[in-house]
Amino acid sequence: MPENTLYPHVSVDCVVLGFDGSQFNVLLLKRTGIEGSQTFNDLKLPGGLIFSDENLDDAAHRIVGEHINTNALFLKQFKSFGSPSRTSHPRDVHWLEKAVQLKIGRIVTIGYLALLRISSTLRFHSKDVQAIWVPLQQVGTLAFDHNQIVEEAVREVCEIVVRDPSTVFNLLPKRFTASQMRVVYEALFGQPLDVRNFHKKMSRMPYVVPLDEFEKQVAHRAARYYRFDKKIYFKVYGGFYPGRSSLYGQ
Amino acid sequence: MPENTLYPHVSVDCVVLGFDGSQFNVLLLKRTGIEGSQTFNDLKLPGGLIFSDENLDDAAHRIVGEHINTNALFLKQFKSFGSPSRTSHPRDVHWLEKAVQLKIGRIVTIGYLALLRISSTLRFHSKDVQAIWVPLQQVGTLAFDHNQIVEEAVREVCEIVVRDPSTVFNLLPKRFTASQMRVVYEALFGQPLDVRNFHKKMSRMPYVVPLDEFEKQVAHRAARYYRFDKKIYFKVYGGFYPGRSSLYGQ
DNA sequence: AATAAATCTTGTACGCGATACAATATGAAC
DNA sequence: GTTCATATTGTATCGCGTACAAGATTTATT
Repeated sequence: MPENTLYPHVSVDCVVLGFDGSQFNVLLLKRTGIEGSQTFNDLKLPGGLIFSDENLDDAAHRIVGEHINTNALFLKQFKSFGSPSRTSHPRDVHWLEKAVQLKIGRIVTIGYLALLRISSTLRFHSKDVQAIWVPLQQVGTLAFDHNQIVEEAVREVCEIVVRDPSTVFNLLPKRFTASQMRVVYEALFGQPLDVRNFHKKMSRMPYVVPLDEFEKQVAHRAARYYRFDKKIYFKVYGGFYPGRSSLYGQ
Repeated sequence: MPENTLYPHVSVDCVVLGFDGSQFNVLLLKRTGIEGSQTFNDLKLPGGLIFSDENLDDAAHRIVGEHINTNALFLKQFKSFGSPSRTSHPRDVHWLEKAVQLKIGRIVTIGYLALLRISSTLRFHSKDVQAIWVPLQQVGTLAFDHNQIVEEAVREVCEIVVRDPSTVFNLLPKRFTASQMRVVYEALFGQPLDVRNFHKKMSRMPYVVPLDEFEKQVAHRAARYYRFDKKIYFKVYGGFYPGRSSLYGQ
């Protein structure tokens, strides 16, 4: 099978969640299509068919990489969506066949979830005017079954963070204050957390290392900076997560 | 698209884990194929192509149902496998093309995980001589990438049980003793558990209801039976699992 | 220089669950 | 009634989750 031909049966859709310091945003692409005699504009997830000779993970990286510059992106497959009717809406079929120049039937898609921090150094690719960050609360009706995919991805985030606490640090700068870290948790769990208890919780994490650096030029007591120490984390957790199974091969 | 035609690009593979009262077994199918001039016999997971008009979940139920009689099977999609080379081994390609009577290229497969109790009332379908239970520790080299799929499924089991304690009761009879329940956890976590502490833990589960029934004709003190009360469980957990996200749509 | 404004940092008390640990009770068989 | 095998049960400790308020620090204001 030739390389770089599309495999028109399986796609990858990526729910890229970006934390901007106060809330979560999802990366969406503007889409223009024709339905009947009308044109329409709406939004979709970044996603597309895999290549015939491409891994699923590679496809997900490629597709996210088409829009944002990131190094070491946290990207995880979380669920597949295979309803026979998910690619049946006329406007979706029409748009897709025009986009890929192929006759489209059923497509099973593999959902990927990415977590990252929206920072001043994060840039969309130049001239990429179609990619936008939309706050999760403001997401309207999306193309295909992308609303369902976003919903399932969001459901997954908390479980991932609880299972593997190191994932939160994808949402924070290298140096961060206790407040910044707390705000991430508050956004994740949708409720305010007690400040004192959160400090205690942080101090119990050996892999969150306090620095001798403090905020500067703030109109209040300067907050201490912390950093995440990956080596300590993997020493503590051994590279495995608690609750792992010993059923198979010890 | 006609119904009941195979969709030769996506398959479902099912890791059916059965607990026999002391250990976990995986349901495997015997396979005979030809490689060169030799015939070979090995084992594979129950799995197969989906139909063109079939949901993934439905396909998984169908495929498991081809071999065992179960009502209300716990069956959960856990991961997709899409390496371009996963269906490239000559013996696998040859066997598969003969089995489905189709030219086979790449196939992306969706992994499903099932949990059930191997009991005296559980039966393979009549004349189904190819299906066997194999203790997890004794699983040898399987067809395709099925070893990898089993491994990932087993990794998933503990997390599922920890996240949703009600899943263990799929591995127990309706009436069970504290010992039986403890043995399940011991097999899951691969280590013995303290008997007294386990009793306390059970007594803290309002949804594990002690019965006024006891073992009979055992050569030692008779153990009390318990049952799992689904209604109480969902009252306690509200049908949702702890740690769910409030990020999206409240 | 004193005060205000903003937010950062910190300690105590309570309860629950996890853990470590050993003696007693009970049903069947002899 | 003794033995055997397994079931059942209580105490002490520790760490974590939670509820709750006062003092510290930096800049801006007067």
